[in-house]
Amino acid sequence: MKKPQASKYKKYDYAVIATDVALFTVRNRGLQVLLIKMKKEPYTGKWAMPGGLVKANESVDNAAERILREKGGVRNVYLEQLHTFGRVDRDPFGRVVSVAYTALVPSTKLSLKTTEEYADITWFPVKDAPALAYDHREILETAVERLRAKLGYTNIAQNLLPSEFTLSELQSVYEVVLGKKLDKRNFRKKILAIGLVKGTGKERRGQASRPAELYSFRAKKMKTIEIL
Amino acid sequence: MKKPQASKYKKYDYAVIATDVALFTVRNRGLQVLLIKMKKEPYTGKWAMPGGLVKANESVDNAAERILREKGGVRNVYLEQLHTFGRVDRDPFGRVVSVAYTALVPSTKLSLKTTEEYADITWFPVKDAPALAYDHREILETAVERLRAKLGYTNIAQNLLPSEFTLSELQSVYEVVLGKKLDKRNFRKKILAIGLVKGTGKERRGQASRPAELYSFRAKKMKTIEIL
DNA sequence: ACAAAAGTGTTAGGCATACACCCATGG
DNA sequence: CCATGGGTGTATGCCTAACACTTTTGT
Repeated sequence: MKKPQASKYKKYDYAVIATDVALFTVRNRGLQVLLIKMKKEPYTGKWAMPGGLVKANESVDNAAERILREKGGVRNVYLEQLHTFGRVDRDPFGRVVSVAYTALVPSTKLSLKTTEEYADITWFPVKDAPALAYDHREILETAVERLRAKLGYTNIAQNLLPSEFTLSELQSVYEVVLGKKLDKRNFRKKILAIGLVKGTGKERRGQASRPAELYSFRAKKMKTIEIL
Repeated sequence: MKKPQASKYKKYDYAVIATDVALFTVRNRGLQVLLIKMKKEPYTGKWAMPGGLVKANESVDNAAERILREKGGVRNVYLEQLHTFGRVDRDPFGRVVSVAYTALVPSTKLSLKTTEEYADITWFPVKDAPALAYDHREILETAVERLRAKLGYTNIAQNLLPSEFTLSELQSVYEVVLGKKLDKRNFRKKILAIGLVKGTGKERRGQASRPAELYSFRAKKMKTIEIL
C-alpha cells in the first residue's frame, strides 16, 4: 500500500524494533481496548494502541511491560506475546518491526487515570473502534481472535476478573468476549466439573435479588484444559 | 545468563532483527530438524537452525523465506511465524531479536543436496538433537510443542506428506509427531468422518502386502477443525 | 504357503446440548 | 408484593475409546 518514505531519523536507517500492546478489559457489558489519539502526521486524529521502541538494554518482553506502564497506566497485568508484524511499509516513518502483545486487566483494577476519559486516551468497545493508525487494525483483529480462542482452552479469563467473582460475572466475560449467549446451567456444570473455580463460601449481597456465591480461580498460572 | 559483549559490528549498536527457521520433515520414522554446524566462536562445533539478519528492504516473512532457500535449500514450503525471542543476552555478538518461524517439508520433496549428509548441514531426529547455539534449544522446543498442538486442530499434516499418500502414511505422520501410537480403526474413522482427505481411486502396489488406496487432502489452505 | 500391511464394526460410557421453573433478596 | 438476578436436573443424541480378525498381495 504505502511506500516507506525516506527516514526522518538516523536510527531508522536500520530496521528497529518496536512493540505495541493491545490492552483489553471487560466493562459496560463489552470488550474494550485502550487507544491513544495521535498527533503526528500522517496519522493526526487517528487512534493507536500503546506502543514504542524497544531500548537497547531491555528485553522485548520488558519493553512491552514498560510501555503498558508508561502509556497504558497499568502494571502487573497479564501480558502475552501475540505476533510480530514485519511488513516493510507498515510504518511511514521508517522501517519498524513491531512485536505485538496482548494484555488483560480486570476493570476493577483500573485507576481513575484510565477510567476517566481523557481526550487523548480512551477505552473503546472493540466492536466500534475508530480508525486506527499503522497496521493496528490488523493487530487488533489478530488479538481478539486469539483471545477468543484461548478462552476456550485455558484459564485466561481470570485476568479479566477480580480475584473473587460470581459465576454470572464469569459467564458474562465469556459471553462478551465470544459475542454469544451461553446456557446458564450448562456453563455452570462445565466450569465446576473441570474444577476451574472453587467456591469461597462468601456471598455478594446488595442487589434486589438473591445473593450470589463468590468464586475464585483454582490455578493462578496459565493452564490449558478444554473448557467450552 | 551471559552478558552481552561490546558489539563487534557497527550495525549491532542498535538492536537488529534476525529470523531463525525450524525446518521439519518426517523421515525414517522420526521427526527431524535441519541443523547447520557453526564455525564462529564461541559456538564452534555447535549446531544452529538456519537463520540470518532481516534486510532493510524485505519483510520479515520474506526474510524467512529467503533464509530457508539460501541456507535450507528448500522453497515453496509451509512457513509460519512461531514466536519472537527478544532476551537481551540471547546473542553474544550483540543485540539481536529473532523472529522464529516453523517450516515443514515432505521428505519426498528434499533434494539430494539436503538428504546427502554434508558435514555441516544435517537432518537430526528431534529426539536426539545435538547441543545448539544461542537460544535455539528453546526455539526448537517451542516449535515442536506448537506443531504437536496444531496437528490436533488443523490440516497442517499435509505439509509433511506428498500430494498423494496412504492412510497408513498419514497415521504415521501423526504418530511420529505426537510420539504415541494411535488406533488404526478410530484414526481412519475420524479422518474420513471430518472429510479431511478424499480417496483418489488409485492404489499403491509393490510391497508384499495388500495394495493401499491413495488419498489426497481436500482443502489446500490451512483450516481449523477438531481432528484428534 | 507365508509374511506383511490394508482394511473393516460394534459396544459402552462419557460428554454436550436443549430446555423451564423456583428461590432469596432489596426496595 | 414485585422486580431482579441466582440457582438447580434430566433426557437425548453424539462422540470417543477399546478391541481382533480377514483380505490381498509379493516372494
